[in-house]
Amino acid sequence: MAATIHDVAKLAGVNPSTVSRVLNGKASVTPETRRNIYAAMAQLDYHPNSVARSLASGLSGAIGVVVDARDADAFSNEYFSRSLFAIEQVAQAMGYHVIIANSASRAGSSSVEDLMLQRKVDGLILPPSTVKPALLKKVGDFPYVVLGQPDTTGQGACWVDVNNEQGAALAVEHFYAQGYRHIAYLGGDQPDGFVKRRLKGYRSALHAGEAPLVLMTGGTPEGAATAALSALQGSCAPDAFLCNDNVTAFGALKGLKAKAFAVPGQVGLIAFDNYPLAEYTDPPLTAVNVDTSMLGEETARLLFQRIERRAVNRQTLLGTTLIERESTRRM
Amino acid sequence: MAATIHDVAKLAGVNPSTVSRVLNGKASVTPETRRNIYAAMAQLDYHPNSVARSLASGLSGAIGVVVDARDADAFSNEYFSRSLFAIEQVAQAMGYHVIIANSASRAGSSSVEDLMLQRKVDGLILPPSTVKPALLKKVGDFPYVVLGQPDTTGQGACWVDVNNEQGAALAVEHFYAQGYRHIAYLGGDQPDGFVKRRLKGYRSALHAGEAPLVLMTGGTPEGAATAALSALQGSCAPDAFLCNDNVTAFGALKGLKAKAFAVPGQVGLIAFDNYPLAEYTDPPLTAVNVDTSMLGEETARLLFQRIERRAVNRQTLLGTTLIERESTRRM
DNA sequence: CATGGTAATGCAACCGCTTGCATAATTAGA
DNA sequence: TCTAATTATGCAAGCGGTTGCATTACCATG
Repeated sequence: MAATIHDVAKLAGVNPSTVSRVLNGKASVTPETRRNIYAAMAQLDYHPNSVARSLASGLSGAIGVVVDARDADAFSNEYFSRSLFAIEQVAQAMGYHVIIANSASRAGSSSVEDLMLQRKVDGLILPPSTVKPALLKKVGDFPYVVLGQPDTTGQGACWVDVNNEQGAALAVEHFYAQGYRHIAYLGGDQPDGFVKRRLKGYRSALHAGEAPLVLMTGGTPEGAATAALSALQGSCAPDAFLCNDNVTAFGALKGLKAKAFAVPGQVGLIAFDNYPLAEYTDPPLTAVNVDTSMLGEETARLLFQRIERRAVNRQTLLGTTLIERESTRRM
Repeated sequence: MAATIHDVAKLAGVNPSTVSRVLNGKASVTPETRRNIYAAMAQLDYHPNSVARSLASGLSGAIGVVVDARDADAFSNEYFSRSLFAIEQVAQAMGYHVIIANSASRAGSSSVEDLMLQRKVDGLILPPSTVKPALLKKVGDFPYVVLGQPDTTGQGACWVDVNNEQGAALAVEHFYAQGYRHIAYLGGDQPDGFVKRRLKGYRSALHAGEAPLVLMTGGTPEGAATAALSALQGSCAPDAFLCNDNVTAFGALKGLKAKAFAVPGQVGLIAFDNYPLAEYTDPPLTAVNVDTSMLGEETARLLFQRIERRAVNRQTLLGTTLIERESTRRM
């Protein structure tokens, strides 16, 4: 049987409460007593039971990370998992554990309730999709941070996101700087959430008089190829595509090459998100880089601030950078 | 304040232990009493406190997943995160939570000790890298499963892995079937762990008289290109490359195309692991597909079996499949 | 109708730790 | 040297459940 605080206390010749005090570093304890207690703990290979600790103190030493069930799909995976690693990193440094749960309902109650009310985590990281007024009310002033900007129904939430608008503008400006003139947005389907913001950035960065051209792809790379090619057929054909994601860019690139369009000569291509393989296409893809590690890190930091004093309520946008590669190197 | 079991008991006019019994579904309770209790729970929006439950019952209702700190790197990410999602899925279905921790030491003790001895998880999923005799001894008959085959120092461990040997053989056989004759293995660096097994499968599947050709790449795509090209220069040049991973394949493909080698005409290419983008290269990559979701699922299932009755000790190899695409379509 | 047996519920100790309050020990000030 | 103010430690009551044992209620049987 594992040693308990009582065993340690007995061996050290003190009261369990004293052991508890040295454990928590609160209150004052004689150096000698402290030494004895440490010795006893070492001798018994004592590990404080964090379950008991949680129950007694009301603090669980754990945070919950809710994952949008839909993010389990291939392309969101890496995006999310890098953030998750970063979150765990920060949590570990703070002495916290990370409990994950997908947002699908769980035995009747939602993951959020489950983590908050049953598992008693000290804070929550939520995906934007779950942030609805009803949820916000339920959460109340419980410490939470949304990883990603919620849509308008999530007003008042505390979140961290990447600046999609700025990222799109960055791409458009780069296109112009490289001499491209007619820039289309490829993959503007279901314009909610981050796509909406990217589109906004795209539109606002277009030169005056330039009409926005938003192409739907249906989310598949084949669709991207088709959409890009048919746009090129039309009058007023674009000479650059800002792609909503890597798959879109891959699909478009493949389609363009098949029809012998020169990239970057005739047509420029930029992908949102910088997937590891974007560097190895032919030509390598210029990409709007999102630092997902930092995204996770910032989110976790903010959460811990909120755990410490609930007052904090901040919305953070993280800047993106442009990784310039061959697919836009026209000069 | 959240309602406790006592509040429910009082409202339902029964003893807390009776409430506990309906909660756990053990022992018999009058339908009427049960109904009253459910009503009281609903009225009070009662959520059993799982911390208190854990303390009293000795069961935490959580499993720990230890992540190799090194797996945080870009390419392992997706591989791992799909497994993780699957694990969470299974755990959720079983009413368990998933706590993640990276394998870096944590406040003195290892993640394993931390999760097992402090956080009191009911079971552990470990990465092969942590499985050393010392660890095994510490874990003892505590329920755990290794996600991935440990090397020889981890004898006796209970694990689930993909059959790397079979996967490599599958690829070699496919090459032969497509008329390739001299098959090289590209990316056989640091031949430990899974690479070693892939190499073994590669060697054993080579036709008699065929000499194995294992090329080192240094892990970079540039290295892959260089290694592939220089092998092609030599006498007895290979006409097919089995690539250790997607990046290697991407690098090689790019190098080959740059030097005007026809793929699949002159040279065939197969990548281990089927990354989502492998489908969108030019030509699309034939790949050995590893079902990482199933890997996670099987691992979790096995863990729960071990949690229920410790006797189970099984080593599982999951078969791979070959996704045939253009990069080997010679006929 | 008494009796034995089972089903339903209550009682109270306990899981391992925290913490407010009481007490004992120490130090300082006059 | 005596008293007051600190400081170090002990005591015991929780935290919110679970569970073995005791008790009561109920039913069937002889």
